[in-house]
Amino acid sequence: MPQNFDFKESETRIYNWWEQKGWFKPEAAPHDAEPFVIAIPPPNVTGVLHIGHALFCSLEDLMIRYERMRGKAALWIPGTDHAGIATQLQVEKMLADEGKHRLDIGREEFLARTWQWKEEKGGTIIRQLRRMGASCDWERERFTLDDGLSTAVQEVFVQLWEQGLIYRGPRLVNWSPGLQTAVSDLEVERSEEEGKLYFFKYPVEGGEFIPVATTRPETILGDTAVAVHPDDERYQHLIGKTAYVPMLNRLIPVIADEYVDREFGTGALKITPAHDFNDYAIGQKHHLALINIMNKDATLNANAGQYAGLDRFVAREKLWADMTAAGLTIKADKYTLTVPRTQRGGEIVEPLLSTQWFVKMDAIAAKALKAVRDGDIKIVPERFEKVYYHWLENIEDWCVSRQLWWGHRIPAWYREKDGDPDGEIFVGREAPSGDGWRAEEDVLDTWFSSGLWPFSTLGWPENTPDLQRFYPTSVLETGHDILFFWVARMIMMGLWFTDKPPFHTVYLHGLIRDKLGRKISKTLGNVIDPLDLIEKFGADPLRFTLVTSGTPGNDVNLDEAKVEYTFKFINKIWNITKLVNMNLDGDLTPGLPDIATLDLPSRWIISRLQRLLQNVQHLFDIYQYGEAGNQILGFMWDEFAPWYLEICKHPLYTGTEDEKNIARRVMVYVLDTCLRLLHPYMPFMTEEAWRYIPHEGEALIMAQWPHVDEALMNDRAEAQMDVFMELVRGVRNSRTEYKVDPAKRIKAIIAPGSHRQTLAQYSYVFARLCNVAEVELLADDASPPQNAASVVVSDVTLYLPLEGMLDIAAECQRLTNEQTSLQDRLIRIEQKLANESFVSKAPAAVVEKERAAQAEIQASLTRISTLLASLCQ
RNA sequence: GGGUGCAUAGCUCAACUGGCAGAGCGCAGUCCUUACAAGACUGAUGUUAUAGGUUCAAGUCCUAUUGCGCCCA
Repeated sequence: MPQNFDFKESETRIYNWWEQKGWFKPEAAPHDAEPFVIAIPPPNVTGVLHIGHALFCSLEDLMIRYERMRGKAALWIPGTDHAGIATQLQVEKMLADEGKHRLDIGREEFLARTWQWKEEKGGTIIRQLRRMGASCDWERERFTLDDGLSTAVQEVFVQLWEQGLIYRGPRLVNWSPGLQTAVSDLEVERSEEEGKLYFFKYPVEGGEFIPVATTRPETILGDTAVAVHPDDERYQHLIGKTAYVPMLNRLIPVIADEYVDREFGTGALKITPAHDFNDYAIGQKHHLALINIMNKDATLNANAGQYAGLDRFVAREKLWADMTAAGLTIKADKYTLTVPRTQRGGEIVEPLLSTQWFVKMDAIAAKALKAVRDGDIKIVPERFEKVYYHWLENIEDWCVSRQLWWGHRIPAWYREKDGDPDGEIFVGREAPSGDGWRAEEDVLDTWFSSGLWPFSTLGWPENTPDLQRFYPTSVLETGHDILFFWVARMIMMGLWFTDKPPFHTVYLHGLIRDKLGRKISKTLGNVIDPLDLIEKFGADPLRFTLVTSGTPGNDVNLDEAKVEYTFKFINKIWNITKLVNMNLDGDLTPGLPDIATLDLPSRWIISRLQRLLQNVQHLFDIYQYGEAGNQILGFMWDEFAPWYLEICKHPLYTGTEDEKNIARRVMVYVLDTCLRLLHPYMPFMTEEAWRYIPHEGEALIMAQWPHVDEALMNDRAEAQMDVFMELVRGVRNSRTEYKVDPAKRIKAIIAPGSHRQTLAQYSYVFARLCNVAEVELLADDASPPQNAASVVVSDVTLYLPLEGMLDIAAECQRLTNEQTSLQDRLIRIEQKLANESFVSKAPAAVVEKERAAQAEIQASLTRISTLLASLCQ
């Protein structure tokens, strides 16, 4: 067996083997196996693996491998997303480097270039997912612009249209002047920024002025009213009068509306229905005119009078200067305002009137709300259900059209009618017959196709065998940041078009941050590249660290030191495997030996393993994979390796053939079980290690997930081993304290109390674990050695005759300290037990535990006072 | 403004259905003991943010306060 696990050599080899064997396919399970299906959150097709992908990949592969080992037909559907805006931006940037603009080359050429770019870059992230060990069924890989998925998108759009749930019309939308497209509410991010609040005077008929404040002076040019609160005494006399728009002298009314906040600014509000969402609502209510002053590139149009042609921010400055010259300004204060910016690109979004396609959401959202309320879909962690409800209860219609080229073209056609070029609209699966039809240029929001992902990837709208067998999927695992963008929309679309929830559970993870809890960002320079970590430590440590560093829904602060630590853990397991492997001899009967034949350490480790299995199973049931992983690590590193395996060396090196066999079979059983438990976390190393121990079956990836056997739990064995372990620790402690050379083999004399038999039988433990050469058990009536250091555990006293080295004063101090601390504990326990409500109300097991502890402490205290009496008086 | 999460060792985090607060890193010391120095052993470090409450029992449940974060308006 190699000295170390060579992840560089092994990972590719093992991965290719798994894949060639067809084990990533659900068909590897029996035909009647229950399916377990995850649809991957499709990464951007031209993207590269970042640490967030590594997290979802680790978690989803863990779930898939776990369910596969439980005998399910596990299917992880991989794929990528065309990511309309992001990809188009990349290609536009590429063109810009050539000094071109997409309009120069035209739609067809641009799309050809984009497909070419996709073909070149598209494989990257998929290859990187393989490096993570992702056991996806690659033969079922999908891309949102594939023919089948495009058919699904078209079908959904047409059906929604036929159901009257899609409409087209001029609405105020979030417009991105740089991208030249509408974006949905969700794609707008708001940030608090330093700006100004401009105070100015609105002239009112009769020579009066009304003071107004705004953060966007250029919108004055589109004002169609000034509003005040109806009860505001300052302005009541102006209600109903006419005001003059500064510089344009357009006439607008002064109106009253309770929406106005009297405390904010001057208490008078300018209303620009065509450029502000709140003003739009007020405008609708008061039947105000809509005056659009802006072009699609954010320059002002003819409605802006002398400001036409200026950029919005240039116009702002110029208008303010002109107003100042005209004596219409009051002041400009520093002010923190909320600025809407696009999620992609970050430029300031303008509310702009434009004709777009919308989906009516009410009815669709209602079904999605009901599914979660009724428990048909469970969200982990549960608190996100509230967030989900709140969003769906207040949902707005969804603007689905984008003025992009890269995406699914809206299946609509227009024909001129009565002088209106869009007078006649046709929506259908095929182009309409007849002359004069013009196809819609717009494409659909990328999330429109992502929303169909769980069923479009399985062949919908065709009723394919895959759709029948694998839909609905099982768990949807993704980041909580796309709960609305993606998860809610999949639930809505899934329920609406298949009448089934697309999955029964939503598992949400958090964001990855750096070890100081800061957001990962290029400007901060704290980017963590998963590929660097894989190069350095391998995929397994990264996976294990990502899964065990966080809890569902919460952000993960990733510390490279923990990846390194996990790397060492893997080395530890490798060495454990080496030890087991080199102590094997010939064929080994698989499974556990007859329990009655087992020695105490074996009964103990098997019992401990059952408790681990019980905990891990419970934690898996509640999606607490992190804690489960940590417990497996703790068991192997703190119990199995330093105690059981060390103790085992005795029978292995000196025992009879029977004793050797028992040790071998138990070692193999425990290690085999641990490797199974760890496989979903660290598939490569566990698979490779498993080859070196006796096993049934071809590969660990297809091995069965272990089950707890409660009959193997053994409280008595655990209590007996505890005495040994405490004594060993005590001896080690004394050795360190008295600076006994670690190589020096010493003698121990034990007054064994009630543990005579086990101490006699397993006294070799002391030789192995604390270098005690000889153990002498005292007869009950024998007098104890004088001038010895001592260790008291329960009713056992262990003496270390350290002639010449013993510091009696120190030893007495130590004993006194221990006595004090035990007495303190005893008092607390006695108080508890004296409390009648504790004894009557606490569970019997808890009371029993306290009684047992009381007896132990009392026994120890008796021994300690004897020692103090003989040594220290 | 509404909602929601977090606060535990110097740092980063655990603690499942309430039952003696634990890891890693870092720190101090000893040891190359035939699986492992990528290791072993030993040690130091806590008013679990604050104030109340429920309970036999609270890091855990409830209320309020403070600080930080996120989502929505």
